[in-house]
Amino acid sequence: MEIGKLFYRLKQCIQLRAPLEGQKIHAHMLKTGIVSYLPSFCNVLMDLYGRCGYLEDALKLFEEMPGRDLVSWASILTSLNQANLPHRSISIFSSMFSLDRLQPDHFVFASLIKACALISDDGLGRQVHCQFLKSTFSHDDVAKSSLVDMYAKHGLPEKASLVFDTIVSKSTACWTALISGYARSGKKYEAIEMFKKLEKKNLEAWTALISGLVQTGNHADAFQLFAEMRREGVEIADPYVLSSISGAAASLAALGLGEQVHCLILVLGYDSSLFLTNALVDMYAKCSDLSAAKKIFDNMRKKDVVSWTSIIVGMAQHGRGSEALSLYDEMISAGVKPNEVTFIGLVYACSHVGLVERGRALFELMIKDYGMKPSLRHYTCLLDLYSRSGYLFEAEDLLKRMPFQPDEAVWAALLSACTQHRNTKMGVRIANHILSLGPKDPATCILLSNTYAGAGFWKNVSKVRKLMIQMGTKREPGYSYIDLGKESLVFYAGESLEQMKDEIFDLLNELDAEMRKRGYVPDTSFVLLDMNQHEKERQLFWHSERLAVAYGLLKSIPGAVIRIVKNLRVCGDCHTVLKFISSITNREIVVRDLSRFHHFKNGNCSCRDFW
DNA sequence: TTAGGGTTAG
Repeated sequence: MEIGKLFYRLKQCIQLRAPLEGQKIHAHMLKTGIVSYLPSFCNVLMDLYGRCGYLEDALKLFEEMPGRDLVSWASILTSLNQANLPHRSISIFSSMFSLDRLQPDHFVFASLIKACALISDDGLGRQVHCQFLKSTFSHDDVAKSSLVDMYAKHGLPEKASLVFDTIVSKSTACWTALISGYARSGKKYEAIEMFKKLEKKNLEAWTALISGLVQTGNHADAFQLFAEMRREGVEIADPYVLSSISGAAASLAALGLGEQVHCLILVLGYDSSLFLTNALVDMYAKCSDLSAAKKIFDNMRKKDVVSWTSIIVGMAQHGRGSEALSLYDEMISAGVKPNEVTFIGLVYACSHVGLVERGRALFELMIKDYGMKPSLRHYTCLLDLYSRSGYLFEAEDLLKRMPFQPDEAVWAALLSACTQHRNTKMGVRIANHILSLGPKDPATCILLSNTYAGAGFWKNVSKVRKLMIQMGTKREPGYSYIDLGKESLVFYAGESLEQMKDEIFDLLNELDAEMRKRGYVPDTSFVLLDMNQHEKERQLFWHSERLAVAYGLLKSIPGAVIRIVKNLRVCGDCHTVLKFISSITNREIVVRDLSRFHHFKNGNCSCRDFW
């Protein structure tokens, strides 16, 4: 075959992402000896292998090919970056001069800077930036736009902005990198202002802003912008923005919104995208519709470690530990290798079913068989497992010997376990330690106060109370959000809807009377304020989750699950009350609080009264 | 022949 034709066919392979066809041409090249005199052929072939994820083929070709030039170097660096191996990019680059006596050009610089962007340490990036400025390519706008992206990814939007200002011809790509940098650093207003200035707003730019907002917890803003993007008629030509917006629905636990996103995904025909279906599994799990999550998961033709981990974590978070563990067995049978996140879900799952030995074994397996280094999260999960199951001394021992500095939350979890398992002596010892650290969280203070009160250490009770008064004003107001599909509402403690105030009050009163008949005694130790018993009970009566439940009972379809999201942790008394209400009304109530999901059904909770 | 921006699980 003549050279021109071969070249054309190779280019076609790149367009069609057909690496196997490329391999055939490669074989032909070797046989006819074209390789020995045409490095440009090798470069195109290497590009094809790199783009199709055939990294080993690309590397082999790179090592064997004669007459490597700057194009070869730029291509191999790009392939390594695409495979998310930036350290290898840097290491290969370091031999460029010694092997081929070449100095980087603007193409090589752009790839090298990209590799630096993928590495979290920015020292190397700064060095490359200096090299670039000293080179004869220091005016190249594309390489500069890589620098903007690098500083943005390293969380240094101001530095990115300085480079951005020197770019003569500002492409949408460099605008997008900058907007994304500001959005991801939590500089919402700056990001939005920049976005407004951008003339050609393409899908990538919208995606950068929206996903940046989602990543920094500005979910409502993200939805608003997404709606605006739809109104502007921007074509959703790829699924990136949809996975971000699905994540926003998940974080808000807004099932209604999540279902709308799902519909859109179906309409646009993206339901076979692995990334998106993974996002949907997570979204339904976080919106506490586990059966929908499982259905999507079961129907997935291809499942990767993220798909399996999403469903395992979902099951675990909802207290369905045994199912999570069975799914793990299925995952191993399917030949999918677990990663660090999978193990977090697994140990978490064990703590929900009280499988101490299994959890401990999985923790060991992760280290010994998979060679992973446990993170603070892993240790926290293992601690939780010990604590919940009453292995308090093991928990304390682990806390002391783990290679991380335990924070207030970790100590507080152990103290909570002491209370749960009625080990007053150890509880007081832990409480003293927390007190000596100077607690910052009001919830920890309540725990301390209750521990000291339980042990009769009144001096310390008043000490903690004083601390609480000092931090009293800083406390975030509690609210509960209820999503009834057609409408959603937010309730703050003590405030109910004006037009429904009487109805809600009457229903709560009615339920209160029935609960007391069944043995309910209000636990007023959760009330921080200094007032008499009756007043304290009234305080509890108006907690936001109760108002939301009452509203749900009045307005939802009979028998439907009531779903509530709370911004703080559910208080102990409300937890008891919700159990009673689930039994009296024969309704399933799902509450997602700051730390976990609670499924209240027939008078029980999936968290087994430990949270 | 080669380079730059936006997605999922804790």
